[in-house]
Amino acid sequence: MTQEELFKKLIAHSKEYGYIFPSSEIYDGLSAVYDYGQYGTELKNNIKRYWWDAMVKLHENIVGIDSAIFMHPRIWEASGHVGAFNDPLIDNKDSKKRYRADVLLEDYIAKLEEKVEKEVEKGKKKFGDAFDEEQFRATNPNVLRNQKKAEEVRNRMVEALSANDLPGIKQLIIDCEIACPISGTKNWTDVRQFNLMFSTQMGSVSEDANTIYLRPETAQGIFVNFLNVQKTGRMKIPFGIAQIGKAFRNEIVARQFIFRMREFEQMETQFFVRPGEEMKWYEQWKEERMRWHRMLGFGDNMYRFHNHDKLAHYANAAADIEFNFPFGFKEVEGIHSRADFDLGNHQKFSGKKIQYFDPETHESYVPYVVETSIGVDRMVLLVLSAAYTEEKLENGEERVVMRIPPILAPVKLAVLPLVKKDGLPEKAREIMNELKFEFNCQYDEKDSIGKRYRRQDAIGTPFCITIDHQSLEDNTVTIRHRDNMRQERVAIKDLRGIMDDKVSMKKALQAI
RNA sequence: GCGGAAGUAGCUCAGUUGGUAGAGCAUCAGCCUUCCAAGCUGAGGGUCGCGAGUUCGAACCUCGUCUUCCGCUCCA
Repeated sequence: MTQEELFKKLIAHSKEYGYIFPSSEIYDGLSAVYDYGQYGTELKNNIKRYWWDAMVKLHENIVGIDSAIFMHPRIWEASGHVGAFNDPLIDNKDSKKRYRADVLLEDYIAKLEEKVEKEVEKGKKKFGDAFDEEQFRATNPNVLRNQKKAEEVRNRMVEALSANDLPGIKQLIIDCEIACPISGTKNWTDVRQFNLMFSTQMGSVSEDANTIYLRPETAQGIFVNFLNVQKTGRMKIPFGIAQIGKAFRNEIVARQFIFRMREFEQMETQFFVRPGEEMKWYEQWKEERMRWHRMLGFGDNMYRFHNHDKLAHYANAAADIEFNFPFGFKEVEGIHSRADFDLGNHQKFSGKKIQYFDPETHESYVPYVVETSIGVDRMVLLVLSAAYTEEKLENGEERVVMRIPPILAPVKLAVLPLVKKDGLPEKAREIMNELKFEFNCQYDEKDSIGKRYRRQDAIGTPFCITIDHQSLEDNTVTIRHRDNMRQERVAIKDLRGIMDDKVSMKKALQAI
C-alpha cells in the first residue's frame, strides 16, 4: 500500500469512526474546514492537556492565559502581518505558475546588480593593480546603465507597492520584460492582492464600524499582555506565557486534510529571556520540545529538526520539528527566537513602555523572546497517521487498529460482558459505574466478543475489560490489550489502580 | 485561483441504447451464546452532490455550480 493510499484510508477511517467530519457536510461542505467528532474531540482535548501540563503545570515560571480572538487592528501593523500578509500575486497564464509580483521584481533587480558586479570583476582582471574601483563604477557605461535601471525599477516598485497600485506593478513587470522562469513567456494575469487575514466589522452602524481582523496567530495576545501577566503574576525573567487558541488564515491553498486549514488551533509559549541569552534558551527549548514529542513513542526516527536558513521577518533563529507524515516530513511545531521584535514594536506602536526591570543586573530592557508554536490540528493528524495500522493476524484475518498512546486515547477502556445474560451485564455495569468517574469508559454488549474487540481496535481503545462467568464467582475480570491482543486476569478491586497507572500522563511528563 | 480526475444508502460499489433505485457490509429491534469481525428473523435508511436545460420521460445527455482528490505558493 502506498503512503497516498494509506492517507486516503486514514481520512475515510477518521470519518467513519467519528474522529473528523467535513464541515457543513449536509450543505455540501465548506472548503478545507473540518469538524471534530466525538472521538476527535476527546483526542484533541487530551493532546491539549498533555501540552498544557508539560508547559504550565510543570514549569513554575510558565503561566497560561486565554486572550480574545478580536484584537485592536493596530496590533497587526505592529506584528508585521498587515505588511507580510498582503502579498501582490500574479500568475503566468502559460505555465500556470503563481508568483509574488514583488519577488519577481526583486529577482530582476538582483540580476541587474549581478551584471554590475560581473562588469567590475572584468575590469579588475583587465587593469590588475592599476584598477580603481570607485573610478570604474563612476565611469563604465555598462555599470552605469544597469545601476541606473536597477534603481529606477526599485523606486517604481516601492512607490507602487506603498500606494497599493496593482496595475502599476503589472505595468512595471511588463516594462521590465520579465518572463516566467518556467514557461519563458510574458503572458501574465493581472496582479491581485491576497490578504491572508480574515476581516469583519465591529460596531453597529456601518460608517462607524471599524474593520477588525480575526487573529492570524495567537502569539500577539501574549505579547500585548506581557506587562499584565508579569506584574500581576510577579514573574521574573526568564519566564513564559502559554496559550491555546484558534487562529485564522485565508490561505490560498488549504489542503491535505486537517494539515492546513483556514481555521486552526495553536498551542504557543512565548518565553521571555534576558537579551543575549536567547540562543541558550532557543537550544534548550528545541531539545525539550523534541522530548515532548518523542515521549509519545511513535519512534525517534519519525521526527527531525529543520533549521531555517531563510528567516521570517520576526526571527533571528528558527527551527521546525518535522514529522514523517504519510505525505512526507512536514512541520508540526516551530521554535523561533524572535528577539525583541514583538515587544519592541508594540512599544513603538502603542507608545507604552514595555520593559522589564531586572533586579539582578539593575537594568531596564525589552526582553527577548523564544517562541514554541505547535499546531493542535497537525498534532491530531500526527497521532492519527502514526496510529493507523492495518494488521494481518495469525488466522489470516485483517484488523484495523489505532495504536494511539493510552495517555491520549479518546476512550480509555471498554467494559464488555462476555454474553448478554446470566447477570454479566449487571456486573459489567457495576464496574463501569465505579470507573467512569476517572476514565472515559464505553459499555458494549452487542454482537460477539471478538467483534466488539475489533470495534474498540478501530477506535483505538487501549484496554477492554471483559466480564465472564468466573467474574461472578471470584470477582476477577480480564484485561485485553489492544496492541498485542493478549489478556490478563486481574481482581476487580485492583482495576482502578492498574488503569490509572496505564493511562496517567505522569510518567510521560516526568520523563520530559 | 488555474489545470486534471471524481461525486449513487453510514462504508465499498452495481445500475444495460434514457423507461418505477439495487447488493454486500454497517446500523436498529428480537432470538441464539462462542474470548478475537461475517448464526437466525425482521426493520429503518437514497429528492442518485446541488440547480437549470434537452426529452413524453434523466442517476445516465448538455451547461452551470458546490465539494473532494492530485499538481503549482506560503505556513502552525
